[in-house]
Amino acid sequence: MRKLPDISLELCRYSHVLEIISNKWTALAIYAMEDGTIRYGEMKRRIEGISQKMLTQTLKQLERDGVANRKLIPSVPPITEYSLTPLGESLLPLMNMLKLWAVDHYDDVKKARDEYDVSR
Amino acid sequence: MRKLPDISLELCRYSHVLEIISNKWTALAIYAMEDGTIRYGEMKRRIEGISQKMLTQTLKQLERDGVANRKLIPSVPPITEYSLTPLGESLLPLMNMLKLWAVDHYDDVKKARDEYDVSR
DNA sequence: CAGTATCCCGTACGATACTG
DNA sequence: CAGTATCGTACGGGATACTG
Repeated sequence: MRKLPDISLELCRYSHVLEIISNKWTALAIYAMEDGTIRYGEMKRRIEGISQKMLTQTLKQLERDGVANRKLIPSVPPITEYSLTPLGESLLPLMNMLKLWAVDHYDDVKKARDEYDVSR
Repeated sequence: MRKLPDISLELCRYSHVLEIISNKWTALAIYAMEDGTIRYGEMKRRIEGISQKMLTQTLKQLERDGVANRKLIPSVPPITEYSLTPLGESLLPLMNMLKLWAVDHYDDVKKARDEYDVSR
């Protein structure tokens, strides 16, 4: 009897997290909200290299995913404040592990890549 | 004095991990090697929906990053065995946290998305 | 200030065919 | 069995200009 595939994108649920946090700027946006409420403009200033389009797009996705809160204060000029939801805060330990792994092991990755690349 | 950007892709090191594991099939390939050595063909059978091209490409990247070992046994027909390196194994706790978070919170994400989508 | 609206490009991914 | 090689496409992301 033939063995059926037992690893699928659906069942093995890594991708469900990765589709949330693996976009280029998402982790940085979450990081910017870690200490509490922050305005759009201040995020833009704090996140090096991000464009308005990408910041807006990233925040929209986070809002849609229930990770970030958007609070528009109608004034002229307008004020928009972003913060993490409880769901968003539940991501923080995960993000910290990602960072720790990178700090501990990324040099090994770089070394492995260099060795691999010269050997071809 | 103007505050400089204090969050950058370089310094905040999330992306260093994500660039390794955030490809579509990478996590599943790592998962397939979790229990030890596995042949190319068996991985192909176990990972639902993966093509030869994507499996080969994924494994090559993992080998280059120092995450997977490739052992070619020259016979006819050839046998190729893949396994995790120590560096690869150091990723497993991380992957498990990803999975746990997904199991615990992905329903909330789905709900948030549904609500967001109907409200526009 | 906090966004939209366009245009454009590289590349991740997929389908298919071929090979030592 | 374990790969290459080639072609095609969708989409993430960037540059730039405009707006309530």
